[in-house]
Amino acid sequence: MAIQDFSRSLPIMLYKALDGILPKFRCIFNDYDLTEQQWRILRVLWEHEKIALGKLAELTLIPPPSLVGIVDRLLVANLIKRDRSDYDRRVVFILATQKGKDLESKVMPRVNDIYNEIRESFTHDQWSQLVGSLEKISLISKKQ
Amino acid sequence: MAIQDFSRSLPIMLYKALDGILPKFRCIFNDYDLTEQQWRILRVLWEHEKIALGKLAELTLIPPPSLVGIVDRLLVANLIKRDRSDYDRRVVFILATQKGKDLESKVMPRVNDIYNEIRESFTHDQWSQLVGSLEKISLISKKQ
DNA sequence: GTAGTTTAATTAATATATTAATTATTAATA
DNA sequence: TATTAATAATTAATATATTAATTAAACTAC
Repeated sequence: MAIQDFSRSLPIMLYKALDGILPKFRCIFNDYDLTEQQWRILRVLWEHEKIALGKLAELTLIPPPSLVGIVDRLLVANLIKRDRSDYDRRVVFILATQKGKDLESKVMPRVNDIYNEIRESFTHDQWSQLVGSLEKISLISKKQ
Repeated sequence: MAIQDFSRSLPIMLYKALDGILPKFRCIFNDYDLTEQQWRILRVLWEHEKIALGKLAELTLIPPPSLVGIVDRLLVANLIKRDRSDYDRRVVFILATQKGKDLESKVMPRVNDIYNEIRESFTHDQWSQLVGSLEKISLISKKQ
């Protein structure tokens, strides 16, 4: 098959799509002194009272070595707590503090507005096509 | 609209899609001691004899402050050269060295194999739908 | 032609990603 | 039960991202 234009390669198109939407979210996070990764961690903690660091890495897509440092900084900001498991001393649970929980009602509505704005620019059919394709792509390195 | 599952949010799905395909490319780059970003720079230089750093940043999606350091390392590896413009002394052109050019015939075929493998798992219609949607998303922060 | 403005690249400071190695703990097995 | 293997988190080293500030050169208006 012919060599395609680099700007049409899937990785570049995916990166460009992220570049297209992340700025909109970042200016929200900025108002609460959160980085994008810090936001992702809180977002997951709002759905899980208590979660092991490994599982948190999986759900946020943040690699464990990075997560350790980010958790450290969230700890300093008093937004989360660490709690080592009693059943398995290797496991560290992460929890949101009250201050961390309080952010949800401030940040989520604004973020959902952006989500909806983006989604509404697609038809239902286009959207499920897109979701299906992205899911398929995300499984590529897993199979085989 | 109802609050969706975080794992179904567009940014996360895009990140996950990248996580699905990048490992396949990285193990190729690894064989030539290239990082993904270094690869992107060379990939563009194989199409442009001589390119200003700002334009290179645009085409590789690498932010200029990062690009400076990556270019430094490619310089040390003797894969590229810097050449300040005579017409506008602010502009720095980047060029591939012979060693940098020689990598093309080794890396590109293997990368194209992966591109094709991915693309062939979609129908022509699914693919153009996907490309269209990603392009639309990438323009979101530009408009208005 | 000079003051003010814009532009291209760079530096600085901090945050995160990547890969490999390490530590502490648990599980498995002989 | 002593040894080995596996697992969860962490550290270490290097590379890159992000944002703001800086430098040097070019442009603009007066």
